[in-house]
Amino acid sequence: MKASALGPMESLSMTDRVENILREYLMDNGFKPGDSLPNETEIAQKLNVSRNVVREALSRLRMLGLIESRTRRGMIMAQPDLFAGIEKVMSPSILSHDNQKDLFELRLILEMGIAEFLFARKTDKDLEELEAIVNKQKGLKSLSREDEIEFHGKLYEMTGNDTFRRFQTLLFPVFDHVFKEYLEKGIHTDLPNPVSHADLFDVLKNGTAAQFRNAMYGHLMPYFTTTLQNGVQTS
Amino acid sequence: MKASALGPMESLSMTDRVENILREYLMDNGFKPGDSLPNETEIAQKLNVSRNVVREALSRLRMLGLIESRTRRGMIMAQPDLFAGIEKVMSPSILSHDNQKDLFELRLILEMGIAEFLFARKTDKDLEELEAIVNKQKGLKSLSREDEIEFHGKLYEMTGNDTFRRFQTLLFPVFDHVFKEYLEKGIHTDLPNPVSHADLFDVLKNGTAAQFRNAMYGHLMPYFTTTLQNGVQTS
DNA sequence: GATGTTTATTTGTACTACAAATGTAATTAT
DNA sequence: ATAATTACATTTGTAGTACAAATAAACATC
Repeated sequence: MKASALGPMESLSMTDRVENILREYLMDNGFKPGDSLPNETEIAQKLNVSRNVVREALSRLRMLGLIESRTRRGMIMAQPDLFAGIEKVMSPSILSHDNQKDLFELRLILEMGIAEFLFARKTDKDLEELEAIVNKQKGLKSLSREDEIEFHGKLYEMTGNDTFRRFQTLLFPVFDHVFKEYLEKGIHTDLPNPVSHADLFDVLKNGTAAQFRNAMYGHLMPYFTTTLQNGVQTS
Repeated sequence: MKASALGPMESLSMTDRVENILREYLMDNGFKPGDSLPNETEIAQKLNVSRNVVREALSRLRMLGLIESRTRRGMIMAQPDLFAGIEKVMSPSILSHDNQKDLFELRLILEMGIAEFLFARKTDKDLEELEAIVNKQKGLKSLSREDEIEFHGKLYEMTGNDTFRRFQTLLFPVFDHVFKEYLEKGIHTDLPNPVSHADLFDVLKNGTAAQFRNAMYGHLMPYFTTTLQNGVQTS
């Protein structure tokens, strides 16, 4: 209907365009957390759209954590949560099968890549805590999902990279689901882990980063063979 | 004002709650791409809120790619785009400094972790194409940002994991920005890469995955020393 | 000067209205 | 009777109005 200064029509809705305009506006003008935005009616008038459209766009930005609003004080720029969007779709029931398989592998890639940071940042306190976890698991004949999370979660923590840790944690439910699916399909070669948590701990304590990389590959071997048996997806 | 069956008030807005309800509804009822949703007025009546609130919540789901709407046909479930949300905040100008530093390291972690998949999935055609890239860069005394992207981008592609590839590509602008910042602060130890692209290619062609992991560490060494000099962030 | 009260502003929610798109049904022509 | 056309009904997209809630600031009172 009205195009005004909103750019080409294409197939974007007004809300889509206003969302883009607002994001660019915030980025190009160097808005920082705490800075206050113009109020809704002002934005609507400036862009020549209804307040409805503006609010739908703002609702999206609010979901991403880009803005916050308090009554009377108006809206302010906020520190966006990097994973606010992705965590809402990170579920086996809604992701495509290809996505799930890719995320399964992504977790393996991440686990294989943390060696340098572990060795650069490990502390005696970390090692003690990890040893406690390992000892607790020593008697068990098979490790539960929680045991796995506890050990590997401690490793994520030891990387000193909280974003990495959160991302890994997000990945885990999908990883778990895909692996169960593989098991049901009988793809899994039912080998016990050639490298145990205790072995990994030992290398982390006394070995080198390069040795740890190799040990981690051994530990994840069953997962690698499982996913690599399945071939490359046809994306 | 009205709480109805929407759960506790807390500090969530109506829109927040309706968004959660709708996502849970879609997930719990096993909605698959193509399945049609109830129309907006019906949802509004059922939840006892205005169509406005429903539309603000739906607007969010539409942004995530969870739903699509066509006039007359109503709304249908869609295949959500895993990165739709994250790519809108993946920018140096709006991410926190801690997030940026973490993402810088995350890229290093990912690069370090791809060896197994490269060796499991590399093809002769891939190697030829990678060799062409390497040869093109052989004469240059210093590699541009585009050169780096071309070589490493080809590696991402060779992993056969498109989700990984997209994620890496998203990360690159932040990585680049953080590294430039390090350079300005004089943190960088200005060593030439001890392991070149040509070296990496050679190991990928003739060596083993374990050798490649070590070579990649050598190649990324300047970045590792840079970020590790900077200490652990205090998140 | 401290404290209570009013007022103005801005977001949050609700409601109505209508245009655009389009599948379905009805109607007309051959 | 079948095909083409027309009219209708449904649903999203956008606009506009209205008002409640919250609260910061201005004002009034003691």
